[in-house]
Amino acid sequence: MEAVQAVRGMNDILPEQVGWWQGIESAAREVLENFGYREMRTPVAEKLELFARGIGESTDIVEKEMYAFQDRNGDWLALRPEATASIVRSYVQHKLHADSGHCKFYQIGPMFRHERPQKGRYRQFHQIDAEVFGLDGPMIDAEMMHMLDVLLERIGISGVTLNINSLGCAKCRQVYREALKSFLVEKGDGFCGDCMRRRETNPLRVFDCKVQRCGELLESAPRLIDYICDDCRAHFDAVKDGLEKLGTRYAVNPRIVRGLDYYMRTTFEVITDRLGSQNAIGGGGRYDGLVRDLGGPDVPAVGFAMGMERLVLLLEQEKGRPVRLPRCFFASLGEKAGQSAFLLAQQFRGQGIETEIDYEGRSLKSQMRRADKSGARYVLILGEDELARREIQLRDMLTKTQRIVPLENILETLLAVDSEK
RNA sequence: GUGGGUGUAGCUCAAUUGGUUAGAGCACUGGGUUGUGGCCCCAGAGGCUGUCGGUUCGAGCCCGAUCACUCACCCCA
Repeated sequence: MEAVQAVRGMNDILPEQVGWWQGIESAAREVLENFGYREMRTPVAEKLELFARGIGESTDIVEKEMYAFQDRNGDWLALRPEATASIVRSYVQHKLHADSGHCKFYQIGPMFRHERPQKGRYRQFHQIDAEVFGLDGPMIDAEMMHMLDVLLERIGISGVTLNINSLGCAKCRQVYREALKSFLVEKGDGFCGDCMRRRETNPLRVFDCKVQRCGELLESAPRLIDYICDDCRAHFDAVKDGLEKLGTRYAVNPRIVRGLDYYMRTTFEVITDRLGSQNAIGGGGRYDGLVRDLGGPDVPAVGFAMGMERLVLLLEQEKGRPVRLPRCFFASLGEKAGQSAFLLAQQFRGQGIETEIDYEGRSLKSQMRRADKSGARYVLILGEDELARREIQLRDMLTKTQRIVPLENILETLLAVDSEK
Protein backbone atom coordinates (compact mmCIF):
# COMPACT_ATOMS: atom_id res chain seq x y z
CA MET A 1 0.00 0.00 0.00
CA GLU A 2 1.55 3.25 -1.04
CA ALA A 3 1.27 6.08 1.47
CA VAL A 4 -0.39 9.27 0.37
CA GLN A 5 1.87 12.30 0.30
CA ALA A 6 1.12 15.94 0.92
CA VAL A 7 0.37 18.05 -2.13
CA ARG A 8 3.45 19.48 -3.80
CA GLY A 9 4.43 22.85 -2.39
CA MET A 10 2.08 22.49 0.57
CA ASN A 11 3.95 21.67 3.71
CA ASP A 12 3.26 20.35 7.17
CA ILE A 13 4.42 22.50 10.02
CA LEU A 14 5.53 19.95 12.59
CA PRO A 15 5.64 20.43 16.35
CA GLU A 16 9.35 21.05 16.39
CA GLN A 17 8.85 24.07 14.14
CA VAL A 18 5.53 25.32 15.29
CA GLY A 19 7.13 27.34 18.08
CA TRP A 20 8.49 29.77 15.49
CA TRP A 21 5.03 30.21 14.02
CA GLN A 22 3.38 30.80 17.34
CA GLY A 23 6.03 33.35 18.23
CA ILE A 24 5.59 35.24 14.99
CA GLU A 25 1.80 35.19 15.22
CA SER A 26 1.66 36.44 18.76
CA ALA A 27 4.20 39.17 18.02
CA ALA A 28 2.18 40.23 14.99
CA ARG A 29 -1.09 40.36 16.90
CA GLU A 30 0.51 42.32 19.71
CA VAL A 31 2.16 44.92 17.50
CA LEU A 32 -0.69 45.33 15.03
CA GLU A 33 -3.34 45.65 17.72
CA ASN A 34 -1.10 48.14 19.43
CA PHE A 35 -1.13 50.30 16.30
CA GLY A 36 -4.92 50.10 16.14
CA TYR A 37 -5.36 47.31 13.61
CA ARG A 38 -8.17 44.81 14.13
CA GLU A 39 -8.20 41.25 12.96
CA MET A 40 -10.49 40.12 10.19
CA ARG A 41 -10.83 36.57 8.89
CA THR A 42 -12.08 36.12 5.37
CA PRO A 43 -12.68 32.82 3.55
CA VAL A 44 -9.80 31.15 1.74
CA ALA A 45 -11.92 30.88 -1.42
CA GLU A 46 -13.60 33.75 -3.27
CA LYS A 47 -15.30 34.27 -6.59
CA LEU A 48 -12.63 34.10 -9.24
CA GLU A 49 -13.79 37.44 -10.57
CA LEU A 50 -12.73 39.22 -7.39
CA PHE A 51 -9.07 38.41 -7.95
CA ALA A 52 -9.22 38.98 -11.69
CA ARG A 53 -10.55 42.48 -11.11
CA GLY A 54 -8.62 43.23 -7.95
CA ILE A 55 -5.14 42.02 -8.82
CA GLY A 56 -5.20 42.66 -12.54
CA GLU A 57 -6.09 40.42 -15.47
CA SER A 58 -2.64 40.59 -16.98
CA THR A 59 -0.62 39.84 -13.87
CA ASP A 60 1.19 36.53 -13.56
CA ILE A 61 -0.81 35.74 -10.46
CA VAL A 62 -4.11 35.87 -12.29
CA GLU A 63 -2.88 34.58 -15.62
CA LYS A 64 -1.14 31.43 -14.53
CA GLU A 65 -0.83 30.99 -10.79
CA MET A 66 -4.34 30.78 -9.46
CA TYR A 67 -5.95 27.76 -7.94
CA ALA A 68 -9.19 28.23 -9.86
CA PHE A 69 -11.99 25.68 -10.03
CA GLN A 70 -15.68 25.28 -10.59
CA ASP A 71 -17.77 24.24 -7.63
CA ARG A 72 -20.76 21.93 -7.92
CA ASN A 73 -23.00 24.77 -9.01
CA GLY A 74 -20.67 25.64 -11.82
CA ASP A 75 -19.49 28.89 -10.20
CA TRP A 76 -15.87 29.79 -10.77
CA LEU A 77 -14.00 30.10 -7.50
CA ALA A 78 -10.36 30.50 -6.59
CA LEU A 79 -8.22 29.97 -3.53
CA ARG A 80 -6.96 33.38 -2.54
CA PRO A 81 -3.51 34.22 -3.91
CA GLU A 82 -3.25 37.23 -1.59
CA ALA A 83 -5.37 38.90 1.04
CA THR A 84 -5.94 42.46 -0.11
CA ALA A 85 -8.76 41.77 -2.57
CA SER A 86 -10.66 39.75 0.02
CA ILE A 87 -10.31 42.41 2.67
CA VAL A 88 -11.47 45.11 0.27
CA ARG A 89 -14.42 42.94 -0.71
CA SER A 90 -15.39 42.44 2.90
CA TYR A 91 -14.92 46.12 3.69
CA VAL A 92 -17.23 47.07 0.84
CA GLN A 93 -19.76 44.28 1.39
CA HIS A 94 -20.28 45.11 5.06
CA LYS A 95 -20.13 48.85 4.43
CA LEU A 96 -17.46 49.21 7.08
CA HIS A 97 -16.59 52.60 5.62
CA ALA A 98 -19.77 53.90 7.23
CA ASP A 99 -18.29 53.39 10.68
CA SER A 100 -15.75 56.13 11.10
CA GLY A 101 -13.07 58.12 9.38
CA HIS A 102 -10.65 55.31 8.70
CA CYS A 103 -10.37 51.58 9.29
CA LYS A 104 -7.36 49.39 10.00
CA PHE A 105 -7.51 45.64 9.48
CA TYR A 106 -5.16 42.75 9.59
CA GLN A 107 -5.33 39.13 8.66
CA ILE A 108 -3.05 36.13 9.19
CA GLY A 109 -3.46 33.01 7.16
CA PRO A 110 -2.68 30.82 4.17
CA MET A 111 -2.53 31.99 0.54
CA PHE A 112 -2.28 29.82 -2.57
CA ARG A 113 -0.35 30.22 -5.79
CA HIS A 114 0.42 27.49 -8.28
CA GLU A 115 4.10 28.21 -8.85
CA ARG A 116 7.08 25.94 -8.98
CA PRO A 117 8.21 25.65 -5.37
CA GLN A 118 11.68 26.64 -4.25
CA LYS A 119 13.39 27.94 -1.16
CA GLY A 120 11.09 30.47 0.48
CA ARG A 121 8.35 29.98 -2.09
CA TYR A 122 5.53 27.49 -1.72
CA ARG A 123 2.11 26.79 -3.18
CA GLN A 124 0.45 27.21 0.15
CA PHE A 125 2.21 29.93 2.06
CA HIS A 126 1.23 32.22 4.91
CA GLN A 127 1.04 35.94 5.15
CA ILE A 128 0.54 38.57 7.75
CA ASP A 129 -1.45 41.20 5.95
CA ALA A 130 -2.49 44.70 7.06
CA GLU A 131 -4.64 47.27 5.32
CA VAL A 132 -5.74 50.81 6.11
CA PHE A 133 -8.72 52.42 4.40
CA GLY A 134 -9.71 56.06 4.27
CA LEU A 135 -6.41 57.88 4.65
CA ASP A 136 -4.62 59.52 1.74
CA GLY A 137 -2.01 61.53 3.63
CA PRO A 138 1.65 60.50 3.83
CA MET A 139 1.63 60.02 7.60
CA ILE A 140 -0.04 56.65 7.46
CA ASP A 141 2.39 55.41 4.80
CA ALA A 142 5.29 56.32 7.03
CA GLU A 143 3.64 54.92 10.13
CA MET A 144 2.94 51.63 8.41
CA MET A 145 6.57 51.15 7.42
CA HIS A 146 7.65 52.13 10.88
CA MET A 147 5.26 49.56 12.29
CA LEU A 148 6.81 46.95 10.02
CA ASP A 149 10.18 47.87 11.48
CA VAL A 150 8.85 47.53 15.02
CA LEU A 151 7.25 44.22 14.20
CA LEU A 152 10.40 42.72 12.71
CA GLU A 153 12.40 43.78 15.72
CA ARG A 154 9.79 42.32 18.04
CA ILE A 155 9.89 39.04 16.11
CA GLY A 156 13.65 39.04 16.41
CA ILE A 157 14.76 39.64 12.85
CA SER A 158 17.59 42.00 12.05
CA GLY A 159 19.78 42.77 9.08
CA VAL A 160 16.97 43.67 6.72
CA THR A 161 16.59 46.76 4.58
CA LEU A 162 13.51 48.83 3.90
CA ASN A 163 13.41 49.93 0.28
CA ILE A 164 10.91 52.54 -0.79
CA ASN A 165 9.84 54.15 -4.01
CA SER A 166 7.02 56.16 -5.49
CA LEU A 167 5.22 55.02 -8.61
CA GLY A 168 3.34 58.29 -8.94
CA CYS A 169 -0.33 58.44 -9.75
CA ALA A 170 -2.07 57.14 -12.87
CA LYS A 171 -1.41 60.39 -14.68
CA CYS A 172 2.28 60.81 -14.12
CA ARG A 173 2.96 57.13 -14.50
CA GLN A 174 1.44 57.23 -17.97
CA VAL A 175 3.83 59.96 -19.03
CA TYR A 176 6.74 58.05 -17.57
CA ARG A 177 5.77 54.76 -19.21
CA GLU A 178 5.99 56.38 -22.60
CA ALA A 179 9.35 57.94 -21.83
CA LEU A 180 10.73 54.63 -20.58
CA LYS A 181 9.34 52.76 -23.53
CA SER A 182 11.01 55.00 -26.04
CA PHE A 183 14.25 54.72 -24.09
CA LEU A 184 14.03 50.93 -24.28
CA VAL A 185 13.30 50.99 -27.98
CA GLU A 186 16.21 53.35 -28.52
CA LYS A 187 18.65 51.04 -26.70
CA GLY A 188 17.37 48.28 -28.90
CA ASP A 189 18.53 44.69 -28.56
CA GLY A 190 21.05 45.21 -25.77
CA PHE A 191 18.49 43.83 -23.36
CA CYS A 192 17.73 40.23 -22.59
CA GLY A 193 14.78 38.43 -24.12
CA ASP A 194 12.63 38.85 -21.08
CA CYS A 195 13.18 42.58 -21.02
CA MET A 196 12.34 42.86 -24.71
CA ARG A 197 9.06 41.19 -23.92
CA ARG A 198 8.46 43.36 -20.85
CA ARG A 199 9.03 46.41 -23.00
CA GLU A 200 5.69 45.71 -24.60
CA THR A 201 3.69 44.18 -21.75
CA ASN A 202 4.83 45.98 -18.63
CA PRO A 203 7.83 48.25 -19.17
CA LEU A 204 8.25 49.13 -15.50
CA ARG A 205 9.16 45.58 -14.69
CA VAL A 206 12.46 45.77 -16.54
CA PHE A 207 13.83 47.30 -13.34
CA ASP A 208 13.31 43.96 -11.65
CA CYS A 209 15.60 42.20 -14.12
CA LYS A 210 18.55 40.42 -12.55
CA VAL A 211 20.63 40.19 -15.71
CA GLN A 212 23.71 42.28 -15.13
CA ARG A 213 23.86 43.78 -18.60
CA CYS A 214 20.28 44.99 -18.35
CA GLY A 215 21.05 46.63 -15.03
CA GLU A 216 23.98 48.47 -16.58
CA LEU A 217 21.94 49.71 -19.50
CA LEU A 218 19.25 50.90 -17.15
CA GLU A 219 21.70 53.15 -15.31
CA SER A 220 20.98 55.85 -17.84
CA ALA A 221 17.27 55.17 -18.12
CA PRO A 222 14.80 57.92 -17.29
CA ARG A 223 13.85 57.82 -13.66
CA LEU A 224 10.29 57.72 -12.48
CA ILE A 225 11.21 60.06 -9.66
CA ASP A 226 11.92 62.77 -12.24
CA TYR A 227 8.54 62.36 -13.87
CA ILE A 228 6.12 62.33 -10.99
CA CYS A 229 3.80 65.29 -10.64
CA ASP A 230 4.08 67.91 -7.92
CA ASP A 231 1.41 66.35 -5.74
CA CYS A 232 3.00 62.94 -5.90
CA ARG A 233 6.42 64.40 -5.22
CA ALA A 234 5.18 66.27 -2.18
CA HIS A 235 3.55 63.09 -0.91
CA PHE A 236 6.72 61.08 -1.36
CA ASP A 237 8.87 63.74 0.30
CA ALA A 238 6.51 63.79 3.25
CA VAL A 239 6.66 60.00 3.56
CA LYS A 240 10.45 60.13 3.67
CA ASP A 241 10.34 62.96 6.16
CA GLY A 242 7.96 60.96 8.32
CA LEU A 243 10.26 57.94 8.29
CA GLU A 244 13.19 60.07 9.34
CA LYS A 245 11.25 61.58 12.22
CA LEU A 246 10.22 58.10 13.32
CA GLY A 247 13.81 56.94 13.16
CA THR A 248 13.09 54.25 10.58
CA ARG A 249 16.00 53.69 8.23
CA TYR A 250 15.20 53.29 4.56
CA ALA A 251 16.74 53.42 1.13
CA VAL A 252 15.10 54.92 -1.93
CA ASN A 253 15.15 52.26 -4.61
CA PRO A 254 13.67 53.12 -7.99
CA ARG A 255 13.50 49.41 -8.80
CA ILE A 256 10.71 48.75 -6.33
CA VAL A 257 7.99 48.41 -8.91
CA ARG A 258 5.76 45.63 -7.53
CA GLY A 259 3.87 43.11 -9.58
CA LEU A 260 0.29 43.96 -8.79
CA ASP A 261 -1.55 46.42 -10.98
CA TYR A 262 -3.21 48.40 -8.27
CA TYR A 263 -0.23 50.07 -6.65
CA MET A 264 0.36 53.81 -6.93
CA ARG A 265 2.51 56.39 -5.17
CA THR A 266 4.21 54.70 -2.21
CA THR A 267 5.61 51.21 -2.69
CA PHE A 268 8.02 49.43 -0.39
CA GLU A 269 9.74 46.13 0.21
CA VAL A 270 11.67 44.70 3.09
CA ILE A 271 14.67 42.89 1.67
CA THR A 272 17.19 40.46 3.09
CA ASP A 273 20.32 39.00 1.55
CA ARG A 274 20.12 35.72 3.45
CA LEU A 275 17.34 33.93 1.63
CA GLY A 276 18.73 33.17 -1.79
CA SER A 277 16.73 34.56 -4.61
CA GLN A 278 13.51 35.00 -2.64
CA ASN A 279 14.81 38.14 -1.03
CA ALA A 280 11.61 40.00 -0.17
CA ILE A 281 10.18 39.18 3.22
CA GLY A 282 7.48 41.78 3.02
CA GLY A 283 6.13 44.40 0.72
CA GLY A 284 3.26 46.68 0.06
CA GLY A 285 2.14 50.09 -0.97
CA ARG A 286 -0.70 52.45 -1.66
CA TYR A 287 -3.67 51.51 -3.83
CA ASP A 288 -6.07 54.43 -3.80
CA GLY A 289 -8.23 53.36 -6.74
CA LEU A 290 -8.86 49.75 -5.85
CA VAL A 291 -11.81 50.06 -3.48
CA ARG A 292 -13.69 52.04 -6.10
CA ASP A 293 -12.75 49.56 -8.82
CA LEU A 294 -14.22 46.78 -6.73
CA GLY A 295 -17.52 48.54 -6.43
CA GLY A 296 -16.99 50.49 -3.23
CA PRO A 297 -16.70 54.19 -2.50
CA ASP A 298 -13.67 56.10 -3.72
CA VAL A 299 -11.57 55.49 -0.62
CA PRO A 300 -7.78 55.61 -0.49
CA ALA A 301 -5.89 52.65 0.95
CA VAL A 302 -2.45 51.38 1.95
CA GLY A 303 -1.37 47.90 2.89
CA PHE A 304 1.39 45.36 3.15
CA ALA A 305 1.97 41.64 3.34
CA MET A 306 4.73 39.69 5.05
CA GLY A 307 5.70 36.15 4.17
CA MET A 308 5.73 34.00 7.28
CA GLU A 309 7.74 31.13 5.79
CA ARG A 310 10.50 33.59 5.01
CA LEU A 311 10.41 34.97 8.52
CA VAL A 312 10.71 31.44 9.88
CA LEU A 313 13.66 30.71 7.58
CA LEU A 314 15.43 33.80 8.88
CA LEU A 315 14.71 32.99 12.51
CA GLU A 316 16.01 29.46 12.07
CA GLN A 317 19.28 30.83 10.76
CA GLU A 318 19.72 33.03 13.77
CA LYS A 319 18.67 30.97 16.74
CA GLY A 320 18.04 27.48 18.02
CA ARG A 321 14.53 26.17 18.01
CA PRO A 322 12.29 27.14 20.86
CA VAL A 323 11.10 23.97 22.56
CA ARG A 324 8.34 23.56 25.02
CA LEU A 325 9.26 21.48 28.06
CA PRO A 326 6.98 19.82 30.58
CA ARG A 327 7.55 20.76 34.23
CA CYS A 328 6.86 17.36 35.74
CA PHE A 329 7.14 13.73 34.82
CA PHE A 330 5.46 10.94 36.75
CA ALA A 331 7.26 7.62 37.01
CA SER A 332 5.64 4.70 38.71
CA LEU A 333 6.21 1.06 39.61
CA GLY A 334 3.44 -1.46 39.82
CA GLU A 335 -0.09 -1.33 38.61
CA LYS A 336 -1.70 0.32 41.65
CA ALA A 337 0.98 2.99 41.86
CA GLY A 338 0.58 3.52 38.14
CA GLN A 339 -3.10 4.24 38.59
CA SER A 340 -2.45 6.69 41.40
CA ALA A 341 0.27 8.45 39.44
CA PHE A 342 -2.05 8.71 36.47
CA LEU A 343 -4.73 10.42 38.57
CA LEU A 344 -2.18 12.68 40.28
CA ALA A 345 -0.87 13.78 36.90
CA GLN A 346 -4.37 14.92 35.91
CA GLN A 347 -4.54 16.94 39.14
CA PHE A 348 -1.24 18.62 38.31
CA ARG A 349 -2.48 19.52 34.87
CA GLY A 350 -5.64 20.87 36.40
CA GLN A 351 -3.40 23.31 38.26
CA GLY A 352 -1.80 24.42 35.04
CA ILE A 353 1.43 22.49 35.55
CA GLU A 354 2.62 20.94 32.31
CA THR A 355 2.94 17.29 33.14
CA GLU A 356 3.96 14.14 31.29
CA ILE A 357 3.67 10.56 32.41
CA ASP A 358 4.69 7.07 31.42
CA TYR A 359 1.64 5.16 30.25
CA GLU A 360 3.21 1.81 29.55
CA GLY A 361 4.43 0.38 32.85
CA ARG A 362 8.06 0.26 31.76
CA SER A 363 11.09 -0.26 33.91
CA LEU A 364 12.02 2.62 36.19
CA LYS A 365 15.28 3.07 34.36
CA SER A 366 13.45 3.43 31.12
CA GLN A 367 10.98 5.86 32.64
CA MET A 368 13.83 7.95 34.02
CA ARG A 369 15.43 8.03 30.60
CA ARG A 370 12.22 9.28 29.09
CA ALA A 371 11.79 11.83 31.83
CA ASP A 372 15.26 13.12 31.10
CA LYS A 373 14.63 13.33 27.38
CA SER A 374 11.33 15.10 27.89
CA GLY A 375 13.27 17.90 29.55
CA ALA A 376 11.09 17.89 32.66
CA ARG A 377 12.62 19.59 35.65
CA TYR A 378 10.96 17.36 38.25
CA VAL A 379 10.31 13.66 38.32
CA LEU A 380 7.75 12.27 40.76
CA ILE A 381 8.43 8.65 41.56
CA LEU A 382 5.65 6.55 43.01
CA GLY A 383 6.31 2.87 43.77
CA GLU A 384 4.34 0.34 45.74
CA ASP A 385 6.49 1.08 48.82
CA GLU A 386 5.80 4.80 48.68
CA LEU A 387 2.15 4.20 48.02
CA ALA A 388 1.87 1.95 51.08
CA ARG A 389 3.43 4.69 53.21
CA ARG A 390 1.31 7.42 51.51
CA GLU A 391 4.51 9.08 50.24
CA ILE A 392 6.11 10.05 46.94
CA GLN A 393 9.65 10.83 45.82
CA LEU A 394 10.26 14.26 44.35
CA ARG A 395 13.42 14.43 42.28
CA ASP A 396 14.92 17.61 40.89
CA MET A 397 16.65 16.54 37.68
CA LEU A 398 18.80 19.63 37.57
CA THR A 399 20.27 19.49 41.05
CA LYS A 400 19.96 15.68 41.21
CA THR A 401 18.46 15.95 44.66
CA GLN A 402 15.57 13.87 45.82
CA ARG A 403 13.21 14.06 48.80
CA ILE A 404 10.31 12.15 50.24
CA VAL A 405 7.05 14.04 50.48
CA PRO A 406 3.73 12.97 52.02
CA LEU A 407 1.38 12.13 49.18
CA GLU A 408 -1.31 14.61 50.18
CA ASN A 409 1.21 17.51 50.26
CA ILE A 410 2.87 16.86 46.95
CA LEU A 411 1.09 19.53 44.94
CA GLU A 412 1.78 22.33 47.43
CA THR A 413 5.35 21.14 47.94
CA LEU A 414 6.04 21.13 44.25
CA LEU A 415 4.56 24.58 43.79
CA ALA A 416 6.61 25.90 46.72
CA VAL A 417 9.86 24.30 45.54
CA ASP A 418 9.31 25.42 41.97
CA SER A 419 8.57 29.04 42.86
CA GLU A 420 11.87 29.29 44.79
CA LYS A 421 13.79 28.75 41.60
C1' G B 1 5.95 26.57 -17.70
C1' U B 2 11.84 26.18 -18.59
C1' G B 3 16.77 24.56 -16.97
C1' G B 4 20.48 22.26 -13.42
C1' G B 5 21.37 18.99 -9.13
C1' U B 6 19.96 14.92 -5.88
C1' G B 7 17.12 10.27 -4.54
C1' U B 8 20.54 4.09 -0.05
C1' A B 9 17.65 2.82 7.64
C1' G B 10 13.66 7.93 11.23
C1' C B 11 18.19 11.68 10.29
C1' U B 12 23.38 12.57 8.15
C1' C B 13 26.13 9.71 4.92
C1' A B 14 29.43 5.08 3.19
C1' A B 15 29.55 0.81 -0.23
C1' U B 16 36.64 -0.52 -4.79
C1' U B 17 36.52 -1.10 -12.20
C1' G B 18 29.25 -3.50 -12.19
C1' G B 19 30.60 -8.98 -8.19
C1' U B 20 28.56 -12.98 -2.80
C1' U B 21 24.56 -11.61 2.99
C1' A B 22 24.06 -3.09 1.34
C1' G B 23 27.45 -0.69 6.18
C1' A B 24 28.53 3.37 9.94
C1' G B 25 27.37 7.51 13.22
C1' C B 26 23.21 9.76 15.52
C1' A B 27 18.26 8.60 17.05
C1' C B 28 15.15 4.28 18.81
C1' U B 29 14.37 -0.46 22.12
C1' G B 30 16.31 -3.72 25.87
C1' G B 31 20.21 -4.96 29.22
C1' G B 32 24.82 -3.93 32.34
C1' U B 33 21.96 -1.78 38.38
C1' U B 34 15.06 -6.85 41.83
C1' G B 35 13.51 0.77 42.13
C1' U B 36 16.60 6.06 39.56
C1' G B 37 18.25 10.10 33.88
C1' G B 38 22.67 12.36 31.02
C1' C B 39 28.62 9.51 30.30
C1' C B 40 30.36 4.54 29.27
C1' C B 41 29.83 -0.75 27.73
C1' C B 42 26.88 -4.83 25.44
C1' A B 43 22.90 -6.43 22.52
C1' G B 44 18.60 -5.69 19.38
C1' A B 45 15.33 -3.74 15.96
C1' G B 46 15.13 -1.00 11.71
C1' G B 47 16.15 -1.34 3.98
C1' C B 48 11.64 -3.85 -2.28
C1' U B 49 18.74 1.17 -2.48
C1' G B 50 12.00 6.47 -4.89
C1' U B 51 9.15 3.64 -8.86
C1' C B 52 8.86 1.05 -13.59
C1' G B 53 11.43 -0.79 -17.62
C1' G B 54 16.16 -1.90 -20.30
C1' U B 55 21.53 -3.64 -20.82
C1' U B 56 24.29 -7.76 -18.36
C1' C B 57 25.94 -14.30 -16.22
C1' G B 58 25.30 -10.48 -12.43
C1' A B 59 22.81 -3.56 -11.22
C1' G B 60 22.66 0.51 -5.18
C1' C B 61 26.30 1.56 -9.27
C1' C B 62 25.28 1.78 -16.49
C1' C B 63 20.90 3.47 -19.91
C1' G B 64 15.68 5.24 -20.50
C1' A B 65 11.20 6.80 -18.47
C1' U B 66 8.47 8.42 -14.37
C1' C B 67 7.74 10.45 -9.54
C1' A B 68 9.61 13.17 -5.49
C1' C B 69 12.83 16.63 -3.33
C1' U B 70 16.00 20.76 -4.22
C1' C B 71 18.26 25.17 -6.48
C1' A B 72 17.71 28.72 -10.22
C1' C B 73 14.81 31.32 -14.25
C1' C B 74 9.92 33.58 -14.58
C1' C B 75 7.19 35.93 -10.73
C1' C B 76 6.42 37.05 -5.87
C1' A B 77 5.62 37.04 0.42
